Amino acid sequence: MSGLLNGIRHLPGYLDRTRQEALVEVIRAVVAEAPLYVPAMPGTGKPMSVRMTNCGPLGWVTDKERGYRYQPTHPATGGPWPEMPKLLLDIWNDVSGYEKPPEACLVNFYSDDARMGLHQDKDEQDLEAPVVSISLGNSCLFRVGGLNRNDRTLSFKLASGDLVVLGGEGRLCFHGVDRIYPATSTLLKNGGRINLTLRRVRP
DNA sequence: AAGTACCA
DNA sequence: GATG
Repeated sequence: MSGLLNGIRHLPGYLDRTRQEALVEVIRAVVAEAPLYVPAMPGTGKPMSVRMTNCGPLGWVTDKERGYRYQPTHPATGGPWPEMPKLLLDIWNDVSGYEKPPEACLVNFYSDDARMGLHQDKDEQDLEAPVVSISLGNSCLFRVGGLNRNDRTLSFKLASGDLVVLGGEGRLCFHGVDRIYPATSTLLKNGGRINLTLRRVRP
């Protein structure tokens, strides 16, 4: 991956079909307990096009009033997030190179017309730990830049089963999802894409 | 601007 | 339509 900051790794085909299917079942259970909701931008309250939920002791949330943050409870149900599934801990242990376990798994569901603007993951106190991103379902066009919003960016496709690890110099790089390619995977019966991001929040 | 529109 |  020439042109990318050191520490950004793309692992195409990391998960075989069987493990992808197992992960989808795990996420179904998470969503049953912690329903997907529509996050809102800080200040404006403008809704994002993705729907979100979390599992693990902490979850990333955003709303009009309080903005981006991690909290231990679901904003709609008020209950704790579902437990971090063992399958996700195994993946973290395999690729993160980090001692402590992840505290948050943000679950982003993209319908075929959803997108995610360029942003940095910088709401974590622990910036030594990498961010591990897992793609399931339809392919997407992923865009990665540098440490400044106006740095040149590079785009490439992510397919179901791919992993991206943002670590080292790349930990705070800008990134986003420009489009979903409809009908490029049979994993999710109703289309769309699921992205899972594992993060260590506290040092 | 973790959003959207528009344009070359 | 893809790309930036």
